[in-house]
Amino acid sequence: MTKKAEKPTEAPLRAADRIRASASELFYREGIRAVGVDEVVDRAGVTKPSLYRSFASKDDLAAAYLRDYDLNFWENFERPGGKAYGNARDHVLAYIGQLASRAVARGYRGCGLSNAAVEYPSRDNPARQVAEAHKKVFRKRLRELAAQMGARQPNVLGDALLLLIEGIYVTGQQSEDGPAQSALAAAKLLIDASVKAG
Amino acid sequence: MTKKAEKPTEAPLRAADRIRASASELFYREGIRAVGVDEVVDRAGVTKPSLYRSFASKDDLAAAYLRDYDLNFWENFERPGGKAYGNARDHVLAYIGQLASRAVARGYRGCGLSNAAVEYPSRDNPARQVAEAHKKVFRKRLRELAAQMGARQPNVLGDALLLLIEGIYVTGQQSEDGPAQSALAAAKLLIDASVKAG
DNA sequence: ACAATGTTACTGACCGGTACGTACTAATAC
DNA sequence: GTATTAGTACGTACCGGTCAGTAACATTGT
Repeated sequence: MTKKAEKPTEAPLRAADRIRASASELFYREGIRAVGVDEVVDRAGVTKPSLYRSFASKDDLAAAYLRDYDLNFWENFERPGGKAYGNARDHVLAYIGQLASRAVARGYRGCGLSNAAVEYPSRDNPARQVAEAHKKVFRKRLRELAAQMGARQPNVLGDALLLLIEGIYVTGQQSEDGPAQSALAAAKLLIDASVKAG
Repeated sequence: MTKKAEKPTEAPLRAADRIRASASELFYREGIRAVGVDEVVDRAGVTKPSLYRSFASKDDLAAAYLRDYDLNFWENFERPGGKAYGNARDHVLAYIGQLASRAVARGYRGCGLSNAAVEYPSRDNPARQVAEAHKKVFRKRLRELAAQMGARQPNVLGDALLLLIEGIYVTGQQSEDGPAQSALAAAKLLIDASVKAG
């Protein structure tokens, strides 16, 4: 038998995975429409047929990229800076804080999911569908956190935080030194005004 | 004589203008990269050489589209709903109010300038340059209005309003019935918290 | 053997862009 | 007044390149 254990997480790194990694980097940095499949496979060091053996189409690859992105997003959102938070207010502020500082740095490109929705307005595009589903969950999560903060109108505060965060995503890629630098202060203002009696 | 007067502002509507109009509609609705020049000229009822007599390239046409968009934007921003405002707070809230109600309607596509910056990450793209310049002015204007409101930190309030507004743009095109519906309440909260003593 | 991958070459559609011909108008010449 | 010329505004037909996607076959590792 000499069964070699069942392939631990070691090296070979299948073509499909290399393609996913390459696509993630290129699609995020340059946009999905701007990147051709040839560029994706070149950078992955594989060939085009390998792409189409694992993905039905470019749209399908784009959707896979966004699913990866979504997974990654939640890891970061639920533990901003690698740290867990018991307090909802601290939690959200920690996320916004680290997001804002990334957003004023050079080369920031915003949220891959939001960007995809801009690139693909048509509702039946697979990539957009992933993005829409993600945003729906994200909104729900923020409203939940707003409720935990004790907001008088948790849905309003949750939405307000979402608007703020999406604002950071989009303005962060328009210029360095943009309005994201005020985001943390704005979030505090918003939360405190929503929680206080009134 | 029977001189036919000297062609008042009447009909013919030059090819270049028809192209601008067609490009504006298509680029806004479907995105710039998604629309080919053939589609633009077809819808304009003209031919491709006419496009390239008036515009150096597709990028150049995209930049012209955004310059038109910018003009239009300021008309609407300075007189939201066709009405002039003496009071900065009322002014901004009126803009956000009408924006938010457009943003939750079907088919909303956000801000053409922000969308262009998403589509073209490269700083030397002519269309992106128009967008960046516009956003810089917009930010300045909002900080100015925040100062007129008597904010303790006008730059923070101006930036916060900008983040909120950009959030409306981008989330408005992700789903109908999105967080934009809470935008007006959020803006009031933000302004009041920034103006009150504290 | 067989499964995963690479190699090569190709398709048809579409892309941005252009060389060139043509209709119409206006000014000039006789 | 008519012919000639020049300029303008436009269309026809085409270019080379790139796009997403595929077919057929060879190579490799286990």
